[in-house]
Amino acid sequence: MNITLPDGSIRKLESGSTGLDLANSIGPGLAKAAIAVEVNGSQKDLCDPIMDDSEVSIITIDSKEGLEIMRHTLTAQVLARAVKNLYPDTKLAIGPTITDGFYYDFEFKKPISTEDLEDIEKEMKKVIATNSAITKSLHTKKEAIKVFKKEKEPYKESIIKDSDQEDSFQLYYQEDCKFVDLCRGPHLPNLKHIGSFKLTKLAGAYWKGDSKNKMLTRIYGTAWKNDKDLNAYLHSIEEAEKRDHRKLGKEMDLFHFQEEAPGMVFWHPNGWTIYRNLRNFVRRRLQESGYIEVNTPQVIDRKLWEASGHWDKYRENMFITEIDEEHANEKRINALKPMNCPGHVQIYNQGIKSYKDLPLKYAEFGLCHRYEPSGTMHGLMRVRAFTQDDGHIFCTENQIESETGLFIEFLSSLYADLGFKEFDIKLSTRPEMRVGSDETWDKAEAALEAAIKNLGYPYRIDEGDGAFYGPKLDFVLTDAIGREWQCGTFQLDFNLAERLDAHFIGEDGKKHNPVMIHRAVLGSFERFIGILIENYAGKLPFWLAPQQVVVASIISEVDDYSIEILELLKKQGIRAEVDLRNEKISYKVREHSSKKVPIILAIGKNEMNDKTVSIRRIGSKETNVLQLDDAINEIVKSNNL
RNA sequence: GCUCAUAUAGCUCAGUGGUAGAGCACUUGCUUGGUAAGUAAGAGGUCACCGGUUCAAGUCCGGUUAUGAGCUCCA
Repeated sequence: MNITLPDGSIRKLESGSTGLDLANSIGPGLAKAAIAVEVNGSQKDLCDPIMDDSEVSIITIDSKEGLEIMRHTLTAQVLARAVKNLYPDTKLAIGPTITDGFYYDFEFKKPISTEDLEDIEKEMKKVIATNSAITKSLHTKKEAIKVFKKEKEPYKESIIKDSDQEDSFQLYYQEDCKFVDLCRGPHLPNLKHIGSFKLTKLAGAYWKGDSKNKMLTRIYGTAWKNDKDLNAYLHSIEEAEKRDHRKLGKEMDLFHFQEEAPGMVFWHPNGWTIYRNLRNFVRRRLQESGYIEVNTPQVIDRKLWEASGHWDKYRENMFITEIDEEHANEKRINALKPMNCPGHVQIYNQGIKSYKDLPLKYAEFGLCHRYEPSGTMHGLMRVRAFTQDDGHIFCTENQIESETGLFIEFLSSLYADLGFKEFDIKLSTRPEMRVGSDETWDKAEAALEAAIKNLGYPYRIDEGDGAFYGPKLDFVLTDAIGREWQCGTFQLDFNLAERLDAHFIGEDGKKHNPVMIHRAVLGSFERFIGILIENYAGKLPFWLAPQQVVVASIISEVDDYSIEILELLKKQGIRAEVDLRNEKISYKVREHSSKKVPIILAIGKNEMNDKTVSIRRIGSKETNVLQLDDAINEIVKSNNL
């Protein structure tokens, strides 16, 4: 048979030759380095026979694929075997690879703790030191079930039972022990190909990702080709953790949380300055693109939530208030708004709307409260009280596509101005439980997809992840350590207008329900500010920085001149402070730099005599001496977005 | 909500059953200096909260609350 290699060259081998034979035929060095092969696009073990003419490439640990195979063997063969050695009555569940590493889910008889990871790591090193060869055998469903019944591995059994294939279950063994694991493969041919690794954390995880199932213990690890790559990775994680908005929020004195109001932000003056600047920016842009700002009540009677459907579907996430009977004429139950939409419909419903009024776009910086489960809160990223840059577009079905396009363009221009050139778009389509006809869903999904495609953005589809009332687009940004957060959203709603009796008079003179589109660009100010802080590592763009300039005196003789500069800056609307403390200039520079103040003006005798300033920008060790007027002009200029 | 962990000075953290500690920050004194920490002294704590074990608990045990990592959830 003819084997075509990636460089286009062709080798003739006997049918039934293996990847290892092929590597050997090319050279002994490659045979030693080979860990698997890719045959016609799918990965195979080195020992798998190749029967027909094929395109084959040999995988080594130097490639992305090779690294992943190594991680896979490390978790499924080494970690699992080590855990079984130390805790023989542990049950094995699953152990896949993930970005930069792997995990394995176990059911332990007795819970283990983080300290035990060290022992497990040591045991793993022992396992690796055996340099065992890895072999495999193929089995039918029946045989495979029998094996794992005997091994008392109920999770493996269940995986086999649920599989839709019948006769090619692969069992992997190591030559020197009776450890066996079920695996789709491929695996390393031998444990000596394992590189450098570290177990990183311990966490709970539900079997099959379903919270109704038992919680298993998940061990996470990271693995690399060698120590150098491993250390580089660990270092990059450390660096990323320095950007954590919770840490920077403390250092920069932006906000805090406390027990009496979990998940709700106490904004300090510095943090609130960022918030206000961001809000002014968004407000201006909303106005420019045809939105009308409104404001709706915080606390609303349950009757409206019953009408909107929230009381039924969402009550456990709502803060419910009761009025002390002594102080109320009647006992009414209210809820803090978890969303602004019902309020906006109330405004829409005042007066009769014509098709000529559509699309009608309301915007609100609406403060919403949601009772999020305790384990889900995360700094500013997931909170119980947050302000959305919310908006609702009331339009006709025919206007959906053009409104989608307008929105994506609006969002990407805002994101770009805020420093995010890259973001992910997720299209979520119809779920099983839904309202509206299939025809409407077809049209709606197609309109969303067409709008993204027209603008040429990449996107991914999340099948069945839409809301019951309509499909949606989500716009996702990534935090310092790679966690994804949904920020912008664009959700079609065929339900609410009808429920809350919103309509317009069409060209035909008859009443119609408008389509409602729930949309937000930042999502929540809280989350977005968290992302901003992490994206810039605290060094926010000049216009957003809470303190923009510090005038730092070098000797007390120049105090008056320093104050004069401060006043000039303030007059220009610059957020400036003066630092006249009895400290050395190095000390002042260090302190204000660590607080991420963008510009430090150092003022000494020379500056005073020459009417100049010495300007130092954050992130640069350079200083420039400028004429005072020029410096002020330059600073004012950089304050414009 | 679930699993595991954590909670000590404003911050970062040490303290394995016997009188509560360090560095930084803070206050005061000396020092007026040229771009990331000048110097000395002082002040600062109901060791998250509730209960238990013990002659004795920051320390051991149980519970609560909050926080962290991950899982589930986020209409």
